[in-house]
Amino acid sequence: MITVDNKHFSIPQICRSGQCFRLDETGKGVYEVTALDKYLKMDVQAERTIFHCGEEEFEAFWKSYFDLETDYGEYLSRIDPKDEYLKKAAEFGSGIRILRQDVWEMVITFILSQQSNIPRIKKMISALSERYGEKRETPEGKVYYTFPDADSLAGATEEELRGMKLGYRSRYICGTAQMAASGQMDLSGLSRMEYPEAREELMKLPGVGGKVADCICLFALHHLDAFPVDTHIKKVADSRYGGGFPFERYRGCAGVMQQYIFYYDLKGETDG
DNA sequence: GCTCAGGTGGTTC
DNA sequence: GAACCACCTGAG
Repeated sequence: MITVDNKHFSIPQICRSGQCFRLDETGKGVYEVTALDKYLKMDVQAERTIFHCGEEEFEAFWKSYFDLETDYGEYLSRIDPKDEYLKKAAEFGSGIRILRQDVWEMVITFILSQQSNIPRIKKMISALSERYGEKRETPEGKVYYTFPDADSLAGATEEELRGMKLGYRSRYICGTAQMAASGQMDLSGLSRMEYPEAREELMKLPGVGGKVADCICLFALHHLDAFPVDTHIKKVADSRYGGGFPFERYRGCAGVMQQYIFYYDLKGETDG
């Protein structure tokens, strides 16, 4: 077991912030996450979070996955003190971190996310994993499924995916899986590219436009200059920033600010 | 019935 | 370039 301080680290906030769809509260203060073929159970307490894994696995995987080596106080201190809205949003979501997730998972996840909502996205990913992923068991004997790799998804037909209620996104998933499985798209090569080049490359995939490419750049490649503009961000930009959020001011951490705003617009003042 | 949900791709001007 | 519009599905 590993203990992590909750300073600028809130699993419940990360869970609700919509960057990871395989993290769930499965009991009171108990959260479970699967990433690639890995599984982790956590107990969230007031001051700290207990990770149910060994030190080796924590150091080798989860520490980086949750971006625990980064001081988010630095990002918070860069917020314009005159920007009351961003200050409020950042305070509300100050436990959010930008996860370092797998590129392939994020490609599929954010293709599915379009014109959808968090519960439905989770449902689609669970369905895909159960059908095309591998069955595994947790140390406590609970069954979970790994995220399907490109080869497995490339074997699926559009009709199969439509049968799983993916709708028009089925065609995108098939096309993207085939490009990745055939080697026509080299996903591992993306990590060596700068943000603009990676974004452009990702947009060659069917179903990946600018917004989805930015989500992949932010949540997998950890390009903090990526600033995904979706319906929430656009709404806030129009109503609070006269049409455009000053993301140039936040070079190197714009994506962090995007998450604060997104989360505040999604969850603030409603079920917070 | 209608609108909307973390959009994309195609058509048209 | 910018402004439409079709596209699956499920919830309010």
